[in-house]
Amino acid sequence: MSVKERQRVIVGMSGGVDSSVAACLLLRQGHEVHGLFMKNWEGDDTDRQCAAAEDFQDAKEVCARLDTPLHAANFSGEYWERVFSYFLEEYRAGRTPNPDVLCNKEIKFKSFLDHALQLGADRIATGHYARVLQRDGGFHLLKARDLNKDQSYFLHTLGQAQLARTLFPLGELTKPEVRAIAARHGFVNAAKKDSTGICFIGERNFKNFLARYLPAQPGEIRGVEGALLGRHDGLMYYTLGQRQGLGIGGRRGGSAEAWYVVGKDMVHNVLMVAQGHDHPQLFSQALTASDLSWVAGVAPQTPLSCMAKTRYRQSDQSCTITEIKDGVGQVTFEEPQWAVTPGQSVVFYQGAECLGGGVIERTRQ
RNA sequence: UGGGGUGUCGCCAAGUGGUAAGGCACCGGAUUUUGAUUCCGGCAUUCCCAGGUUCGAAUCCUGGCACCCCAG
Repeated sequence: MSVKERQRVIVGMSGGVDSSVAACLLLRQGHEVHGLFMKNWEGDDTDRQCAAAEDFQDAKEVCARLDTPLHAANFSGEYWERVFSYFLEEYRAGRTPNPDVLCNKEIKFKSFLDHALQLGADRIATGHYARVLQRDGGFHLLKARDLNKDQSYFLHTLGQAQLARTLFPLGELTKPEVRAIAARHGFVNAAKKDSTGICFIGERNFKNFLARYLPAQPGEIRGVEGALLGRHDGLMYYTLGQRQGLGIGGRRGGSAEAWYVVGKDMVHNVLMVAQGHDHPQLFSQALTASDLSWVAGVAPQTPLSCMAKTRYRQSDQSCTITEIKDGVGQVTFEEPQWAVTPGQSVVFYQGAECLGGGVIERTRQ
């Protein structure tokens, strides 16, 4: 890690360990570091308000210890308009969006980036586990060294302009190393639990959360053979591959296996389920993805044999992108994939490099 | 109301004299910057009810009650 010229770097600080250590490392590298705490969701209950206040407090304490200024910004309006409204629209349509992918594209690497540049930053940095490599006149997005924490999946919509301005100081470190650094520096959040749930919104009882925006529309639950098995509260509250929340008990003479959501009949408002985690209806051999974006800025030549993930933390799966036309791609997997879900992102890799990805539109068996 | 059958956790379901398996569902936790998945833990002092036999019963006996099927 060579120290280039001293730059002004603004670090997005959440109050968690990762971004704190990111700021710390940048200082050690000789940069001028400012922190910036974002509030992008107007708290809807007091517990959340308190948690957000604590996060801000933690960020302040870390910055004080590092003797670096902490700014604050509120992108709630942008978040609602560009992330949350899409999120609701997708759920309303019976799909399962990934808001955090959009949040990175629209908020962290657009609103935040622009704001930071206005504040005179040369670069922004975050506590993401990923790496940027400048080579052959371009910027490449690589998986983190710690493959267990790699978050490149969520960053696949970033392009050259964003990567050129971004630093991921944690890319070469493992999570335990990051915590050790935090502990060594006496950061209050050294042992703080990793945050989960939708970024800026937090962990929720998901169905209840959705129900606040999308009213219940009860209907039937039917097996793939057509048998009436129960009732659902609304198709939008379920996702493909889901097991919990169906309420289907044992059936006389039937198998003892659990039931999983295999499809949604939006026209008849019927939730379709099948029995057994490995039911054939849960598997897809191919998919169509839209809104493709490529880190390099241009689509690769097809057919392209590469790896892909259809969900975060899934191991890389061999596939071939057979065609790319007008931002829509056709992908065929070597092995059938479990519960590939429209609305979710498919992200492509070659080795450690993240090529880009798109939104899953439909699947084929 | 003539014959036959069945009544064990919300649902399926073992257990036929020795002191209530298991699965599903549900709840809690772990994992996780989406949603899911997965993993771990919890979940009937009680077996339709009331008597009785027995050292001891969900299991045997008697009487009720309920439901199902076939006959009428």
